[in-house]
Amino acid sequence: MSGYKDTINLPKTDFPMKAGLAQREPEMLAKWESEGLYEKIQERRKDAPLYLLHDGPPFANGDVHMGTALNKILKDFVVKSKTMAGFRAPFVPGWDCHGLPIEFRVVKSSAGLAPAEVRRRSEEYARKFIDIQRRQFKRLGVLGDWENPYLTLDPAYEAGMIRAFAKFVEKGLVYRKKKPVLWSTGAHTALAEAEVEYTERTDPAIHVAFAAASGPVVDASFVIWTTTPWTLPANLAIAVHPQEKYTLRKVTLSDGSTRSVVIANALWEAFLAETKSSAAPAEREFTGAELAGAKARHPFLDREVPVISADFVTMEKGTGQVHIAPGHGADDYLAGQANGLDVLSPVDDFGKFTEECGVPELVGLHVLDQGNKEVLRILTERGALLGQSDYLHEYPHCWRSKTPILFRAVEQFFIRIDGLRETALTEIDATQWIPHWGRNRIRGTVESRPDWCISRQRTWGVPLPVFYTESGDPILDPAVITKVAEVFSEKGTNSWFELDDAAWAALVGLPAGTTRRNDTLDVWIDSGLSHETVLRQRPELAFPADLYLEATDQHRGWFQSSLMTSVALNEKAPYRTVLTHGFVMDVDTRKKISKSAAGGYQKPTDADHYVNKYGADLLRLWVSSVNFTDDVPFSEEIFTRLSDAYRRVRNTLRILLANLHDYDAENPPAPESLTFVDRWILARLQEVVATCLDAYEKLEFHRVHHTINQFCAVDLSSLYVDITKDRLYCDPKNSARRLATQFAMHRVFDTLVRLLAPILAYTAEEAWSHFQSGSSVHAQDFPKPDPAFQNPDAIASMDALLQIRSRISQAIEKPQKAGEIGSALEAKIQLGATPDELKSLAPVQSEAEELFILSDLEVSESATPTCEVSKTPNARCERCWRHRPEVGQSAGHPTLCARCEGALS
RNA sequence: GGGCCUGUAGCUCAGUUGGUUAGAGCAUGCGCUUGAUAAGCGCAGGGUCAUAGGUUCGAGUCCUAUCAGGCCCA
Repeated sequence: MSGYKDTINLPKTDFPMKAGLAQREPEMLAKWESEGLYEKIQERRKDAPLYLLHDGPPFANGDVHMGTALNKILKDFVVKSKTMAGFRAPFVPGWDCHGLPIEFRVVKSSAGLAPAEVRRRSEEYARKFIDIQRRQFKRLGVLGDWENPYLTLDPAYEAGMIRAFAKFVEKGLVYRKKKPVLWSTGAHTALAEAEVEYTERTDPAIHVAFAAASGPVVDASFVIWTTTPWTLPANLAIAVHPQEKYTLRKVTLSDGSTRSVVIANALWEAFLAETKSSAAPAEREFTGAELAGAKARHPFLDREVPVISADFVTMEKGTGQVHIAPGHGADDYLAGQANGLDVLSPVDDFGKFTEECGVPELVGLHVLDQGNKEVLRILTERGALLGQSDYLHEYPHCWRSKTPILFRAVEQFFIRIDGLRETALTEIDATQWIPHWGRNRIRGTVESRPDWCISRQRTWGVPLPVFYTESGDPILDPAVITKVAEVFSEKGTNSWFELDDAAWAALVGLPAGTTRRNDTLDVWIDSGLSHETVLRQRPELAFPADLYLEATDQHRGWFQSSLMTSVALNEKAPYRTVLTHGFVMDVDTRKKISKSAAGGYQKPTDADHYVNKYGADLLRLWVSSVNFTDDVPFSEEIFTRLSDAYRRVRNTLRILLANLHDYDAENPPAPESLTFVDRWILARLQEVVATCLDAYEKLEFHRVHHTINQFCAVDLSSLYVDITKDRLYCDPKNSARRLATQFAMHRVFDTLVRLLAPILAYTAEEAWSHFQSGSSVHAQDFPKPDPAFQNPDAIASMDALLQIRSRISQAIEKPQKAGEIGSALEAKIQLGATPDELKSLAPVQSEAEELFILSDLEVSESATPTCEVSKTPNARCERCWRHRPEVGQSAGHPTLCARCEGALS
């Protein structure tokens, strides 16, 4: 059209509008790796004060899913922002390698393996997923010492655990005791909940009378209901609910006999129906609390058992009186502990009664088979069986041998918590919890937690380093345990399974005849000791850590196991601050996104899926956008929205960069040449810097996100960049106004990219490479608020001016919609400004037209705010498109305004 | 059932010690621009602040209950 287009200074940049993150990010990642960015940064900060985030080890199983991604990205925000804030912030990632899920997978794929082979394959499996997860974490842009992570299967780590265990023993914290576990009689092993499958099974459901021996009930029987008759030899109590009511009535049983029994009021009807009996009116009523303390006679053993109260007794089934066998049930066990009962478990590894059951006829019978039948026979013989029926229910079975599970007490090792609790609580109070209610939450768990059961009858774990004398007593000797640690650090823990008892006895200097068992340590001991085995061992790290950062479920998990072991070893918490985040929730279903198909969750949950679709920076943007202390919302719509937000930020960076293509940062303009909008945007920038630095410091990343988003969308894109287009494009190339604006944009870009770097790790780096090639933005420092540019007056004035601008925009709508004018540049604006508004306009008098992006503005004083719009009579300057009165007056350039004509020379 | 939390426009978030018509960005609709163009600008609509009570002159903001959701226990 015109020849003047070539005379304006249009923006120019190679920074592409389209991100293409899925392609570009891996290229940048490769560059970071080949240049050794992490090592470079650590070297550069080697004398800086330390800020230590200690990585909680994820389980080395499966792909990185959105929840794991959330956690690691948050950690990377911390590490990158602390680094840029001037700290040395090393990040040593870790993996939790032992444990059931892996062993489960290995054993499932081929049964009947020897322990050493299970362990070899488990390690292989763990290492495979460490590699997979490492690649996926790196792809998320997480920077760290990925080539030297800590692994709980590392012999040095394992040896460190054993040494710590020796200290626990030395301090008298370890003891052995019987406790019920899920026992597979088919596989002769304890199982974990995850190895149990529930299938239907029919059992005899029976009502059993226990004759009252002492207490408020006289000449009558308590009645219990159970579907496991075989547990009756182990019965040590009857539990009632303290608040429920019970009545004593005389009943006539189906065989015509009569007797007096106690049943909970709520269950009388059910009892009569199930035993096909009838009852006389109530003789007496008791509360459960009144019954507690009474004694009853065991139906076939020479034993008096107490009536105890327990809150878990329900009125849904049975009689309101629960048969308690502490060796055969979790509730029973706890009730037994609370009431000082023994743990009786007269059943062997194969599920057969032992002599301990006290009934010679039962010994050697399989409990679920002949055992049940024989118990029923004895009960009938003693007249204690009031009713019997077949009961179909879901019953736990061993996933491997398909046999029904027994609850059976076996010897377990425990850590005494009472020795640690008080210090642990003091240390909880000394720790900063974010959000603050985390303190209450962990206090609650520590206050109420029972002793820590640390032994597992599993193969894939660190061996419990305990030997047994010939007579079967455990040898808890720190010196011996320390010798085990030495062997482990040399030969690895497989040696525990590969060498025989005699060889081990010789190795640690114990007499021949000493034996071992194949117990392993609870995996929470593994990860819970990382402060000892990692923080205290690696030279670049230190104890305690500044920060632990995990999901809220870790209040009972890693935060607590770490606290307890550290209190035991150091009498001190291993962290100064603990930050927790919520879980990833599907916005559409309001449900936790779950990896397991069992939850019925259909959408992809692997982070890789979204990384490939949207780019890692979008995931990072997502993490930064939410208040992670609550549950974190997630949906495709959120990602669509974020893509828009991303494009806005990217395009803002792009236009700044493009407008700086001919700017020489070495020769900045004099400060006096800054115009009002320049001073305003730089003042706003200082506010943004202050807010973002504060937010980073407080680990409130979503405040950074929303602040920058707002700044880009409103202050920059819709205001500053729009307003200054005219001067940048049309003013003479080296005019003071143009240079002043470039100076401001240079400052803004430099600052903005640094502030964004911890969040948009890739995009910030890409933008930076177009700004200052040869360096990484991640090796830079954060900007500091510059007092020279703080300017509350400019910000207040701008706020007032934006009100006027809004009035003008509204006024223009009408003639625009009517087709009377097109662009706002075609309008003539007659603004009636109040005296206050005139004051706001005063400092920008000559800039007002530019500020409002108008061609023709007339301001007059008015009592009320007004705004008249008409079509301007001025002709349009062909170069700058503004309508100016002087267009047409020049002989040389009749289609230009004065400014543009001047710009040409 | 218990402990600890959460519930503000379609989405993500603000709402300071309770105080005027509850804000922002994005999305939506309409218009402008075509010199940030698979971009940019303007205007508009949209919330009985989960629900029900209560305290108060006044509550999104304090209290109680209910509902929904989460984590950890049982």
